[in-house]
Amino acid sequence: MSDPTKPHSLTDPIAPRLGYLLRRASSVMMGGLGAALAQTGLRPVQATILIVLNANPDCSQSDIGRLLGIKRANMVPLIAGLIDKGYVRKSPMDGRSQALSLTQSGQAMAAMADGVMTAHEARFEMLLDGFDKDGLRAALMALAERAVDDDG
Amino acid sequence: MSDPTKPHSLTDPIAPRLGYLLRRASSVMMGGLGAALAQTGLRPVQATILIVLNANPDCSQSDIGRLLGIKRANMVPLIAGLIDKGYVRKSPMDGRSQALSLTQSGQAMAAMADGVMTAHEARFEMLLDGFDKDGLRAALMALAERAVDDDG
DNA sequence: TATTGTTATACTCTATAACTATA
DNA sequence: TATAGTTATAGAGTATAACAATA
Repeated sequence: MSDPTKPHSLTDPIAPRLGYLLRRASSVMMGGLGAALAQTGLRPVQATILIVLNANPDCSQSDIGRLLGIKRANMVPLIAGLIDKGYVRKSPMDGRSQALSLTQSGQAMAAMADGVMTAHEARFEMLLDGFDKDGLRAALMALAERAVDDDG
Repeated sequence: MSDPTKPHSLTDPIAPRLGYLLRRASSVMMGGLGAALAQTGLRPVQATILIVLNANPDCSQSDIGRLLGIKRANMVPLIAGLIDKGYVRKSPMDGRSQALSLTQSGQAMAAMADGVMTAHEARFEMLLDGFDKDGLRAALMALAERAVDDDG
């Protein structure tokens, strides 16, 4: 506004839109998760990869990419970073694929990351006290399942 | 997995988490919005700025930044891009602030962008048929309102 | 032919620091 | 001192194209 006494009072024509609310809520959530994970030295994607790897021993990085919607090309530096930290190792599978597994410290970090993410999830659900959390979950799944991933 | 006959069948330990669902739903939504806006040559942020500007004549780019959670420094190229396209113009306000306004073609584009975003919103709500849309909206607002913006 | 892993590259978004000019 | 606008820069995230080796 041009009134210098009320510089923050814009009319907000997009606040009620579902898409905008969704984007903002996701952004806030990711910010909080990133802060919660700061103690581990991991970013949300890396923590997620460790957790997925812990649940799926000896899968390939392409498998993880497909599951998480990350392109093959972008998996390379992510996995390399986790190997650099000593959390993940590769072992040849069939000549073109390599099985990924967690090292001992990688298993510890996966457990730590899982704990942090679970705690964050719980803190997040507390903010939803009084709301239909299962309904929210179902609605978000309905929305997300319209996604089409090709490369992975 | 190591079984080559079922390369896509990873156990997914994060799918049920609210944070993950939120991020995925937001990502799918933004992807769809970006595709819907492609015909206008605008990205979601630019379209949003035009709509905000249409509802708030003569506000400053700092005002818009605060409303949308965009830092001052990042507003510069966004506004410059909209001026380059001939949709926005600046007029001096008080020597350090500049009032932004829509040009004639900017008003047309704002209307177009609003139409596309409203249609996208409607298509989006169709996917939620059978769900409590108002409940979803309220829950997302409750989540997003825990945000703290400083710079803007 | 299709897939795995890789390199190189580019664009968007976001973030900080520092500067000028003005209130 | 605080704010508006700007510049430069850096880090993430995401995208494509192309390649070698393998299935």
